[in-house]
Amino acid sequence: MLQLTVLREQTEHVINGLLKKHYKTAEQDVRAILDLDQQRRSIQTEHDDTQAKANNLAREIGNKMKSGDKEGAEKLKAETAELKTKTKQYSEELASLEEQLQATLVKLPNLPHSSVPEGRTAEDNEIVLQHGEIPTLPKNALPHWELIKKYDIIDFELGNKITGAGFPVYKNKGARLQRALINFFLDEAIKAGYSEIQPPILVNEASGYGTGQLPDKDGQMYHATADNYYLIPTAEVPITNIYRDEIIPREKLPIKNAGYTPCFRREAGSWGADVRGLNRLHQFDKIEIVQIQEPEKSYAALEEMSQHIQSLLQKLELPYRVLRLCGGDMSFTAALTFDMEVYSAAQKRWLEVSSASNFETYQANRLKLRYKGENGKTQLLNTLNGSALALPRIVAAILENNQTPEGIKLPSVLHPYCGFDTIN
RNA sequence: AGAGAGAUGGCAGAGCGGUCGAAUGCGGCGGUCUUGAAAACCGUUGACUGUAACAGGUCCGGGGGUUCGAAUCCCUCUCUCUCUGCCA
Repeated sequence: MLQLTVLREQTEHVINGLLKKHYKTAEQDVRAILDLDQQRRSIQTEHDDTQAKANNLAREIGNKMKSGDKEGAEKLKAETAELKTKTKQYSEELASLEEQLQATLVKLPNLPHSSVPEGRTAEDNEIVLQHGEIPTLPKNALPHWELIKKYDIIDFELGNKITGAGFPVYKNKGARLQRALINFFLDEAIKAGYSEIQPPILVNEASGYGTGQLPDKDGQMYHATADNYYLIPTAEVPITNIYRDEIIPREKLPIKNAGYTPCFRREAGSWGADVRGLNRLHQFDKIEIVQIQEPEKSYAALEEMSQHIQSLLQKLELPYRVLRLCGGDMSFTAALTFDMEVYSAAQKRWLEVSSASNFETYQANRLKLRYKGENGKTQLLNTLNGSALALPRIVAAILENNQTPEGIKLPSVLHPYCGFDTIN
C-alpha cells in the first residue's frame, strides 16, 4: 500500500508512476484519495475538539463529585449529552470516509523504480544479460513431458487420479531429484548468509493481506473455508509475515531468510500448450529467499539476490537470461523486478524460474514493518524476495537440455545430492 | 474435545469506575564519579494521529455495550496456560 504522505507530497510523481504501471485511472483515483483525506482530516479535528471538551467535562464532574457538589455535577452532566451525539456523528463520518479512502488506496499498485522500462507486455521487458550456450539437441529430442514418461520419473495421470490436473506424482529418480534440488538450493542459500525457515503452509487472512495477495487476488489461492485459512502460493507470504507489526532493532538488519515450501496456485483459466507438463502446476516446490533491509541499502540487496540466483543457474549449467520487467508486466506490489529465465531446449522456449523484486515500503506499509533509523524516528523498512529457485521448470530444462541416447546426464553439482549421475 | 485460570509498555509485574499512558523492578539510553570500566547515584525511556511548533485525540488481546467518565463493570470473539481426554 502506498503511503498517504507520499501521495500528498509528491502527487505528480505518484500519478506518473501509476501511469507507467498502466494504471489507467491514476489521476482521478489519486485526486479522489487526496480529497477524501482532506475531508477526513478536517472532520478529525472537529471530532477531536469535541472529544477534548467531553474529556474536560468528565474530569470536572469527577472533581465536583469528590468535593460533594452533586448539583453542580448534575448540571454539567446535562451539557455532555450534546457533545456525545456530536462525537458519535463525527466518528461515523470518519469511519465512512476512512473506508472509502482505504478502498481506493489499496487498489493503487506500487510505483515503479526509475530504471523500470516503459512498456505494456512481456515483449517490452529489457533483456539485461544472457549467459551460457544454447544447447543443440539431436533431431529426435523429446520435450520433458515425453522424457518423464520414458524414464517413469513423474506421473501426471497418477496425480490426476489422486487429486486432479496439475498435481504430479514424482517417482523413483524423479522424487530423488526433487529432494536433491531442494537440499542443494537450501545449502547454497545458507552459504550466502540466509537463515533457514520452515514456515506453516496455511496462513490466515491477515497474512494474506499483509503481503498483498488479499483482497484482490484471493481467487488464486486455495481457501480452506472451514477454518478460513489459505494455502500459500509462495513462501514469501509466511516468511515475510513473521515480521508483521514489528519494529526491528537496527542492528538486526538486514534480515535474510530462506525457506523451502510447497506452493499452491489455482491458476484459474490457464490452459493450452504453454502449460503442458511441468510448465505450470497447481502444486510445486520452491525455495524462496526474503530480505528485509533499510531503504538506502535495498537496491544493493536486490542486486545481491540476483547474483545469488544466477550463481545457482550457473552451477546447474543452464543457459539463462535476466530480464528487467517493464512497467506493465511487473506485479502489483513490486517497484523493480528481475526475472530469470532458463532455456528449455526441446520446447525451444525461455521459462521463468525466478523473479526477484524490491517492494520498497509497499508491503511494509501494510505489514507495519518498521525500524528506528539513525535519527531515532521509526520508519518503514523495505522488503525483497526472490525464488531461488522454483523446481518444476528447472527440472524441465535439466531433463530436456541434458538428454542423450544413454539417458539424462545430470549436472555434476547434483551428483552428490542425488546419489546418481544419470537418469536412464 | 471437556473443566478452570488468564491476556497490561522491550521483558517481569501492580492497578479502588474519576489527572492512569498507566506504580515498581529489570533492561535500554544520557549524565555524575573513574585513567578506563564496574558499582553507586541522578535523569531519561511506548506506538499511532496531529501541529510550523505547542496543544489536542486514540491505543492496557480484538469487537461491541453500560456510564458524565472504563485498564478497571457487562457481552462476545480470539489466543495462552493448567488439569482431563485424544493423537503423529
